[in-house]
Formats: sequence, structure tokens, C-alpha cells
Amino acid sequence: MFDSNQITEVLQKAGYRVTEPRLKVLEILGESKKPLNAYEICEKTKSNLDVSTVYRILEVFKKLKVLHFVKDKKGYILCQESECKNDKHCHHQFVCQKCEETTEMHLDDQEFLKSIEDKFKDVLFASHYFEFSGVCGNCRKNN
Amino acid sequence: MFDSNQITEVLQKAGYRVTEPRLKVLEILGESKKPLNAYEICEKTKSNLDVSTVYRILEVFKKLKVLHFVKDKKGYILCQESECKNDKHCHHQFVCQKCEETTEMHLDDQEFLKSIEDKFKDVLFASHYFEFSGVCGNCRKNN
DNA sequence: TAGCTATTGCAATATTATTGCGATAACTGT
DNA sequence: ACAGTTATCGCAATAATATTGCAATAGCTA
Repeated sequence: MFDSNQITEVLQKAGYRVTEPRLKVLEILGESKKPLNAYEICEKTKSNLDVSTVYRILEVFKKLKVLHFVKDKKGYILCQESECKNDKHCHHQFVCQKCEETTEMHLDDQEFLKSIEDKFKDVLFASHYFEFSGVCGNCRKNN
Repeated sequence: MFDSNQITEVLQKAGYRVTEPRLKVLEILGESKKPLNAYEICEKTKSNLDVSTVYRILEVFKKLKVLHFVKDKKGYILCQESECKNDKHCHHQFVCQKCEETTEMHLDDQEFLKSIEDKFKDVLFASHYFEFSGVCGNCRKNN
């Protein structure tokens, strides 16, 4: 997960400016366990930021791999590793259909990842992305 | 895949009417290898159908499990089995990021499915849905 | 601290999705 | 085959989501 120091470094390294709005968006995303879309982020700033600004910031963050877009929820969530530089790992998400909490699947579990890759080696290319939908442990308990 | 006879049966069984617009939408989806959204379907009817109508038809088809919504493409694709009645199988999609062709993964391969389920037994519940992104065999060849 | 320019806010607009309601067409029973 | 019933459709209005151009502003550089 990125804090403001880390994001500062990432932005500067890539030639982007460190701005209030960008830090604000980061902060908001950092506080959320579920994916947020641009309008939800806006609301949380009490409309201090314009939607267009938020969209543009999200675009930059996506490029810098600070966050991921979760298709299932049409929202953005911070990358849960602060050094997510390659396409192969750390993209995969598990999305709970009840509470919407979204967790990154850390495929340090190489063995499992490899078994998926083997399975689909006909169709999978270098880059691929898995999104798993289900119900998380917490929600199962409180059922 | 559903043809017009099958859809007729499905609709009638569920108490829905068999209408021109519904058959038309089915036909269009049947001709497409990639997911289509409501507006794309409209265009293909040369605007014979209103968007709202298409949305409502898609809603019905979804309920009847005639098609699936592919989040990755924000579009609908026909279920590739004509008897898709349970949640457990036949929902999983492989989406090619180049040509957008989307194939259902028939998890008759119980063993593999089971290995995924085992892996995620803490988080997965009865129902779950996998969407795999990658590049399909054809696109790999022509690269 | 001044100057350069990336970034923001605003306004306009595009795209995607939903809803209410009167008109129409699909089924039902005769 | 036909009339009555009502699900479905088309249209219009509107909501929700996303994008763009441009002038004003704020972040960095020297």
C-alpha cells in the first residue's frame, strides 16, 4: 500500500508533480477496502475536487501502477504492494460479492499461479489478469 | 448456444412472451463472437429497436441465463451451452484482450475447478465467477 | 522569488443506463 | 378466427458515468 511519501517518490521519479488533489485521492483510496469510482471519490472530498480532475488523477495513478481498476465493481483500489512494477504478479483480485471488499491475491504462491498458467498456456499470453468473484470469509461467518 | 426454437421454449416455460425484438436480439448476439453492449446491439438492428427495449430484453435473458454479462468488456455474450441452469458451471469466461473474442470455459474439467476451489475455500462460497483476461491462440499466432 | 508549464476547475458534451406512460402486439379462451 | 387481457415496446425525459477544451492556478526549477 502506498503512503504519501511513497507516492511522492513515485510521482517525482516519473516526472509528475506532487499536488494536493493527488495526495487527497490517494488518502481516500487508502482508507477504503472496496473499490471506489471517480464520483464516489469526489463525494468523499465533499466536492473539493472536480470529477474530471479525479478521472485524470486516476489515469495517472493507473499508469504508475499505484492502483488497479476492478472491473467487477467498476472502481479503483490501491495496489496492495507498494512496488508493483511488473505485469505478472499482483494484479489478480478477489472481489467479495457481499461486502465488496477486494483483496489482491499475492501470487507469491508461484505454484498455484503456475498451475493456472499451464492450464491455459494455449490462450494465455505474457500478460493476463484474473478477477475472482465470491464471498469472503467474514461474510460467510456472519451468514 | 441458443437458437430461436430453444429460446422460444425457454421464454414460454418461464411465462414470457416470444416477441420479434427478443428474437432479433438473440440473433444478433448469436452472430457475434465478442460481447456486445446495448447500444451496439441497437446499431446492428439499424435502430429498429430502442435502447431501453434492448436493455430490458437483456435483463430478461440474463435472468433466464441465456446470456452472460462479461464485465471485462461491459457487454453481453450468449451462453454457449443451451442448458445453463446452475451457477456452478459454465459461467467462467476467457476474454482475449486483442480481438475481444470471448469463450466460455467449460469446466467439465472438474479437477482443475476443484483445485481452484480448494485454493480459495476460505473465501469462495457456493457461487463464484472467474473472468480470465489474456490473448487467445489466434492472436498469438498472428503476432 | 520569478518564470515556466503541468495540473486543476469549470463548462460543455459524449456515452451509458434507467424510468414512466401511452400505444401495440402476443397470448388466452371461446 | 376473434376479442379481451396484459406483457412488451417505443418514445421522451432524465440519471449516471466519462471525456474534452480552455483559462486560471499552483508546483517545480533555477
